[in-house]
Amino acid sequence: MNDKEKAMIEAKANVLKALGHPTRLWMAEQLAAGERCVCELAENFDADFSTISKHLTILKQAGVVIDEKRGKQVYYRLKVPCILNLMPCIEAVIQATAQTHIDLLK
Amino acid sequence: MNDKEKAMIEAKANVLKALGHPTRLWMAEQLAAGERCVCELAENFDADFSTISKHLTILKQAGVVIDEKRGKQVYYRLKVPCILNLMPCIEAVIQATAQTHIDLLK
DNA sequence: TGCACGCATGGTAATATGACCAAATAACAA
DNA sequence: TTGTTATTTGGTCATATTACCATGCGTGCA
Repeated sequence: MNDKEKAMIEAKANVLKALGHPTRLWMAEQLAAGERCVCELAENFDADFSTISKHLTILKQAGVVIDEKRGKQVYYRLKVPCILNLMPCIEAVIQATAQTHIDLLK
Repeated sequence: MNDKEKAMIEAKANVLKALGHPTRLWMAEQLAAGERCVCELAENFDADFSTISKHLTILKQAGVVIDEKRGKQVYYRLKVPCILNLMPCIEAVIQATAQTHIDLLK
C-alpha cells in the first residue's frame, strides 16, 4: 500500500466515521429530506445547541454536508445525495446479524 | 423518534463506525476480494498481531464479517458483500470535497 | 506428551471523542 | 447603538478508542 492508497483509505474511513455516530447519522437522514437550519434540527433533537453545532461541523469537515448562511440562520444540506443509498446495505448487514437485531427491522 | 427508531439508528451507526477506521476499512476491502486468514491480513499490514485481531473482532461484532476456524487458522469473510457497493458514493463525497483531496482520485 | 504455531484476550497508557456550560460572534430589529 | 436571536467556539471532564506487550488457549505435528 503506497502513500496515496493510504491517504485514500483514510479519507474514506473519515467519511464513514463521520456517519458512524447516531446523532450525525440521524442528521444526515434528516437532511436527506431537504435542507434544514440548525434550529430545525435542534427542535427535533434533545441535546445542547453546541453539541448539535459540533456534530454538524464534523459532517461538514468530512464533506458530507455543506452549509449556507441566510440571514441569521445557517442551512445545512447533503453535499452528495447518494449518501442515502448506503442505507439499504447497512440495513442488510443488520438484518444478517444476530437475533438481537431482527426486531429492529419489523 | 421512538425507541425502535433510535435503536435502528444506533445499529446502523455502529456498522458505519466499524468501517470508519482506516485499518478496518482496509480489511473489509481485502475481504471483498475473498476470504483471508488473520495471518494473510497480518502479512500485508504493519501492526501488532493483537491489534489486527481486535479490529477483526470489532468488524465481527458489527456484523460486517464472519469468521470460520479451519485447522489452526481463522478465516474471515464479508458477511454481506454489498459493503463494497458503498465505496463509489464515499469516493464521490471525497471527490466533491476540497482541493486537498482531489489528487487522491487521480 | 510436549512443543510450536495461529489467534484471542487482558492489561495499560496515550490520545480522541462527546457532552455540557459559558462566552464570543454575526445578523437583524428596535 | 442596544438588545435579541441563531450559531459557533473554547473549556473541561468523563468516557471511549487504539496501540502495544504479555499471556492464555486451541490445534496439529513430532
